[in-house]
Amino acid sequence: MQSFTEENYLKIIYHLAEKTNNVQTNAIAEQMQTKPASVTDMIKKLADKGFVDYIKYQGVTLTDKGKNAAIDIVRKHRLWEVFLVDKLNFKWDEVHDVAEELEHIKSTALIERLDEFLGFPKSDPHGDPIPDKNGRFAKTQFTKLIDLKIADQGTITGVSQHSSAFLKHLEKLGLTLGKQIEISDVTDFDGSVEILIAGKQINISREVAKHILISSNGKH
Amino acid sequence: MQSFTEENYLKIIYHLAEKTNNVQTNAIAEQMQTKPASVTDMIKKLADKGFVDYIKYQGVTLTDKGKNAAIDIVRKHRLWEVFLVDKLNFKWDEVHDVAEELEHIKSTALIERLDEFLGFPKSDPHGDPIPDKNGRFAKTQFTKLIDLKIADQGTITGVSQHSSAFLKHLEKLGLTLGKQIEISDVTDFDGSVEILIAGKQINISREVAKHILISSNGKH
DNA sequence: AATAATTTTTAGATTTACCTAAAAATATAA
DNA sequence: TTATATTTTTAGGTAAATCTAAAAATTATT
Repeated sequence: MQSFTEENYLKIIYHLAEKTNNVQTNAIAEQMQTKPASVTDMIKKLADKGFVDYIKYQGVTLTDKGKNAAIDIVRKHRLWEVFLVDKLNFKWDEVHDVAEELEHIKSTALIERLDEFLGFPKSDPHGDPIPDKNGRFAKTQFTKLIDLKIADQGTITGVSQHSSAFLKHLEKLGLTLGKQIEISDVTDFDGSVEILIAGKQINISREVAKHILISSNGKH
Repeated sequence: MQSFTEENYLKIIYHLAEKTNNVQTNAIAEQMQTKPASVTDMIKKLADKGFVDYIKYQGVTLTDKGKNAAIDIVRKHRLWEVFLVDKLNFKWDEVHDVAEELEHIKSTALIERLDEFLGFPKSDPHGDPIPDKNGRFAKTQFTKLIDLKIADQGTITGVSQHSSAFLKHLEKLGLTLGKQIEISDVTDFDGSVEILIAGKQINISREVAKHILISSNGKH
């Protein structure tokens, strides 16, 4: 059984590994809000326990054991987020920090019953897939809104940024999960995007458009 | 903000203080499953932080600050137990360990919304009162079943032992919260008690009878 | 390829919560 | 009231996760 801290390292390595297979010490340090020297220490420990493969100066990769452990934490995190939003009426921008604590509660029975209580949800309030109890989940391959062309249509199905500020902003613009959108224009000047949503025309910055995920349903 | 461990100490001191005002080092050590020397260390720390009053060799008492912190943890523990039983279909003998972890999640919003979601319950699955968000709760002064006399009647409203073994035993005997009972006999030989419950006659040991709490509704 | 910049690791400390063993204080019994 | 037993504290140490500062390895630049 891993400690609270070990679990956080595993989770962060897992997420970083979604981008680059070999995860660097500095990247982990930044995410963990700690110093590279501390990361090196922990990496050695995780390697000793068989959670990661580690070659000095070459970064780490998760072993199968490490990946499973990480997916288990991600599963818990996302299920708790669904609970907070669906049952306790939290907003999607309020759940992250609390779920960050809840994900470390160790009880298989608890998480399986919670899953059932929530109706075996497939995704969390931010559109991220929830692994089932065997760690399996659909690899969601969504398009970033920024990559769409004029006249493309689609449904908002996720976000790639979970900060409260970003999510509140989307909320205010009405850009929530499930909404239909269509690209009406792309501004040459700053790359901002004009979109049509619920009959209204709105303008969103490149930065925002980068972090909205769309499941495309073809062209107009 | 207190650490996980500090919270456990406060909770245990609080419970021990229900019996004797001055809580002894050894008693805390036993409950915390640790050594008296470690307790002395922690007591000093809690005293420094203003959670307890401490005189060397004289044990500790909680300050108001300490008491409030402890009640807050008890509130969380009991609300989570209600959640586990009412919403996730846990049995009353399965909830203690998980609630022991959940009680340390730090979020006032979470606990207030959970309270509301559960319908502001007044007591937990073992009959223990749940403090409200201001720390207030009814002082339940129940009679132990063992103290009842022949022909006394009452309702099972609590237990003073939360071990899984004990609770499972009660379950099997049908001795659950809300059940009406009447004392039909007390055995001279071993002090065991004959009771009438749901039309049936059953015999329970002194040890069991000591830990069942009854709200008495007068004599027959 | 040599130099500079960056990244990573090592070495040695710190903090928290725990430990053992021994000393000191308090409570109990002869 | 002295001796014995119990309780509590002190002293000194350990393991986990962190830190700073300096050294080593890798990567990028001229």
